[in-house]
Amino acid sequence: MKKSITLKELAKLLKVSVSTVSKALNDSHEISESTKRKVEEAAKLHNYKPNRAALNLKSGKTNTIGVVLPSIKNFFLARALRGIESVIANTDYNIVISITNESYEKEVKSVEALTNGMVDGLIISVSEETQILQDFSHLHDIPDDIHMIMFDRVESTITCDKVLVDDYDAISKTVRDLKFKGRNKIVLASTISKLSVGKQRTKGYIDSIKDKHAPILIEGPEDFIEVKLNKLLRDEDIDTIIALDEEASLASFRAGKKNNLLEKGKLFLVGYAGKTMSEHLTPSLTTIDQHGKKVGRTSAKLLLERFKRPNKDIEQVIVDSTLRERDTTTLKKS
Amino acid sequence: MKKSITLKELAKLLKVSVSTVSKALNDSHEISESTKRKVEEAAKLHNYKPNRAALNLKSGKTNTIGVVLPSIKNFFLARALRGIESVIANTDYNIVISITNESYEKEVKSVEALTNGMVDGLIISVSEETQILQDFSHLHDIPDDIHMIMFDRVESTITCDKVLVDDYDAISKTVRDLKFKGRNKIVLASTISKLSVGKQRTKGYIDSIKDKHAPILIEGPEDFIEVKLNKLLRDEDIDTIIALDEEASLASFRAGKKNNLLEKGKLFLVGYAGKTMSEHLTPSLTTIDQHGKKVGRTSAKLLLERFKRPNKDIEQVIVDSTLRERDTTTLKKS
DNA sequence: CTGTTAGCGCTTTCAT
DNA sequence: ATGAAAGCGCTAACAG
Repeated sequence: MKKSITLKELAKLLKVSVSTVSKALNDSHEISESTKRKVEEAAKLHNYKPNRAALNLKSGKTNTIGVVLPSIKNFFLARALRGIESVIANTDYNIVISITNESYEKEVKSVEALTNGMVDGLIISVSEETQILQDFSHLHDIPDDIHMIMFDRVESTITCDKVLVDDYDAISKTVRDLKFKGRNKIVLASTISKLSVGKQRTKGYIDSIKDKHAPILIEGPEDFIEVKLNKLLRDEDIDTIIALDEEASLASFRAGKKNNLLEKGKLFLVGYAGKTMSEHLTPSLTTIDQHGKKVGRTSAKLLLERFKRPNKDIEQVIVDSTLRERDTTTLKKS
Repeated sequence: MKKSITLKELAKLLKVSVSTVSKALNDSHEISESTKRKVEEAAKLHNYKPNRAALNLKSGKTNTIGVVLPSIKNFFLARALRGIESVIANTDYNIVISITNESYEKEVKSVEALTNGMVDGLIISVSEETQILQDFSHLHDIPDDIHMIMFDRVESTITCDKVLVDDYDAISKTVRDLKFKGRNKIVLASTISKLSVGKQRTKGYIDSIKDKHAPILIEGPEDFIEVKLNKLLRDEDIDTIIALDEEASLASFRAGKKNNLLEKGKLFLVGYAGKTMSEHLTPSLTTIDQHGKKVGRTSAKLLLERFKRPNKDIEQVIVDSTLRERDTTTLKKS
């Protein structure tokens, strides 16, 4: 940990003016090669680092992009983050991340901290609490020279570029597929019924199941789902569960296992869950892959384009999901 | 997205001086209640937000803490992050996170971006590549008014507060315990042999196994471990695997399952892995819990203390691990 | 109680 | 080729 030095101090040491030093370090053509070298040497020697705050103040830019995520445990959001990073890495922007842990208050704090001059742009997926409270004033208040991209959990009253997942379609398609495979009684399990995405998925289920039987919704926290499902699997002839998030998927999985239904292929289970987890369950879990990385990449690209053309038309991109068939939707051969 | 306004503009609107506005907004005693109200109203109305860059430049502080993590997938690091957040949440500091994805280059970039006036302090766990290259100059170059805490993957040549996990002891204890349980041939699997923590754990294994048999080390990427282990389990009478990280744990798990050794309790497996994953494997995985959250909390506390007393003695805290016994170290009853 | 002014560290005209 | 000076937005002496 060396001592830092300012441009001014450097100038004094070299007995030249600050402007000379500044220009030399910025490789200006109006500085002689010899002084340039001298300045650069001294800068390195004294560990000169330009002061960010001064730079930002002067330029009105920060070259930093803020990413606000509700959670880090969430495999989809983690993938999306990777996607964002992968495209920003090729630019000279830096990324700072802020995790809200699904809290409205933390989200407000994060957004304010970031948008008060820490970042030039924001990529955000809002917290669960924010979607429940339906209070988006902190997002409306963002200075309009800070560009914002919303992804996955978006809000229609906010005008900005958005990246969505085909939640409604993914589930409708899944239900249709399951019906085609002869599944007769399909229940839905969800811990995210308060989220926009959860609602869309549930709607997809309801709309496409209703010609077969009345929708059976199990919504609540992970433990509740497990208990409820345990009972339901014992008492009724459920043959399929669709789980809308990882917690619901695991709760469903445990319930299915406990009742010895999954191994035999008597019970089908389609869930949302990370790849590693899905593949290591026994039997392995069939999932709906939301292509988190692509969602992240798309979001980052939209932001970069917006930087270049601040007045271009607002865009809304939808990324399709893919069904990954594994053992929980496979009939036992033996 | 409203238009932002500066203090100066606000002053002009209200026909008062900038200092009056500034003082009013900072609730100075030398401003009358009436003007205070007027100013606050106007500020709210015009969506005034103080410019962070100006504030930082003026005060020389940022009220922001940077957290640099090598990975976000890593359950231990994710827990540590939660720990950090939980203590910082009660302060008026903000957190910005930067993920290096185990890359030296990204780490250098992140550290520079953060320490050039974006943060007042840094909590860092270095990347794998950095530990391989053994190049820590970017950390030595940090201005000495920015305090740094290293955790888990630390570097001895850097003088700063550190939080470590009892890697050596945790494994020695585990080996001793396994020997006591009558385990005769214990192999070690690791994808992190390049990391300081991996080396410590391996050392713990070697030192405590050598009176029983020659150490058997399987080190390399996840796939390599799986292949190697598959062969080893077939050809030799291995009865126990200790896996030093989640990838090695899962590779070991797959190999054990493939050879039908885990269910019968013929093969014991102790690994490092997240709780959710461990509990959902069949059989469930016995793990060494590093108390990531506590590590994070401790790191954050050390940093806050260091802010208060910049010259206090350097501290090094070690957080003990705990063995979580599950089914992969349980003999089959039936 | 309110206003004037200097200055945080840097870049950038505009002189010289 | 180099330097002087203004100014980014804000705070805090210091004056009035």
